[in-house]
Amino acid sequence: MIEPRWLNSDERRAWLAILSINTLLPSALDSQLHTAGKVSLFDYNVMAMLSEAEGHFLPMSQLAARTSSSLSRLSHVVSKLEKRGWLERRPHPHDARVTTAHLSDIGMATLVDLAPGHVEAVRTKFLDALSDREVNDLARIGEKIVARLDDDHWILRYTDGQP
Amino acid sequence: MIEPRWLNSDERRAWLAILSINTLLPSALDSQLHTAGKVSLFDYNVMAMLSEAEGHFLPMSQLAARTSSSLSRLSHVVSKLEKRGWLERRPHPHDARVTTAHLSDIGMATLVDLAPGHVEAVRTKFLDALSDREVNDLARIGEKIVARLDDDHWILRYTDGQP
DNA sequence: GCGGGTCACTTGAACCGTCAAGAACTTTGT
DNA sequence: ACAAAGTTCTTGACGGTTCAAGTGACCCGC
Repeated sequence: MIEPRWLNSDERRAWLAILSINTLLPSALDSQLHTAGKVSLFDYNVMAMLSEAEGHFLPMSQLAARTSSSLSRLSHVVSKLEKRGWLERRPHPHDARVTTAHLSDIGMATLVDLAPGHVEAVRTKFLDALSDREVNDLARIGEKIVARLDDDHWILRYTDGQP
Repeated sequence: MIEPRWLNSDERRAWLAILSINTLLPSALDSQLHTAGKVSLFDYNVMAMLSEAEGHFLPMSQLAARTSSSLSRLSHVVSKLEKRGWLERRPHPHDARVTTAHLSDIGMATLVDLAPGHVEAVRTKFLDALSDREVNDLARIGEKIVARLDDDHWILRYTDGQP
């Protein structure tokens, strides 16, 4: 009894590559961030997204969208980062249902401290493998896949503009 | 104080897309597999890799390589799948250090049962977003990234051949 | 043949993510 | 003006992943 070969050669290659990247890349970047400061890739991303927002704050649900995470996961992580003094929760003035997460000055300083090493790792583990042309192809193809997974993902609204 | 924009536009797009795919894709496929049978994407992959091996078995370390996982992670999962009767551990006849994982008939039957739905999900969530040309580009680019992350990854030894 | 080094794997604890449930508030329909 | 439904977020329990340490087994030089 044999497993039917349901994907053709290119499809299989693409799928297996994505699968490997998926486990190898986060683990490589996580370990860089974890030795540099005690942060995970996700922690870093949460803070990075806040640092790029006007006023360094965002409602939880928007932050969840920008980190592609569930509200539940985000809530746990925000609690953790809040305990370290890097973030602060505040109620929204006009809608009492929403909580906004604010990046503190200490949080910002930590991020600025971590950023160069992290970007360096993103380059050496990922971008340096590719030519400019390939980076562009990957961006285009990647965004098509994201669109398929989440029709109105925030990334897709900024393909030409300024976050 | 502003976060320096250390990545150019295409680099940033590619990076954010990979990051999103990374969290969105596994979760979409996990949930399909979890409702179809009670398996995770990783569980499925472990069994799929065994099903494609000669004799439906592999040493733990080879299986770890083919699923891009740590030995520790694999060991825990194999224990779980063993309890369900889908896998079996056996000692290697010539080297007492190595343990081989064998896919049982029941495990194979489960896999065959799950396969069509899973492949369908891989197509609808991922491959259907792309043209043949793009699938080929992605396979090529993806393998370059994998090579950067793990020099002698098993995938890279089979780009034209038969597993 | 035996001691040090390496290899293949396992285990338990700590940590992280997911899920289901629920609390607090706002909006909608009548 | 009120109830029903929807939104936003939090929580605790559960299961999965990682990390550090440990257990045998093989290999190499002497």
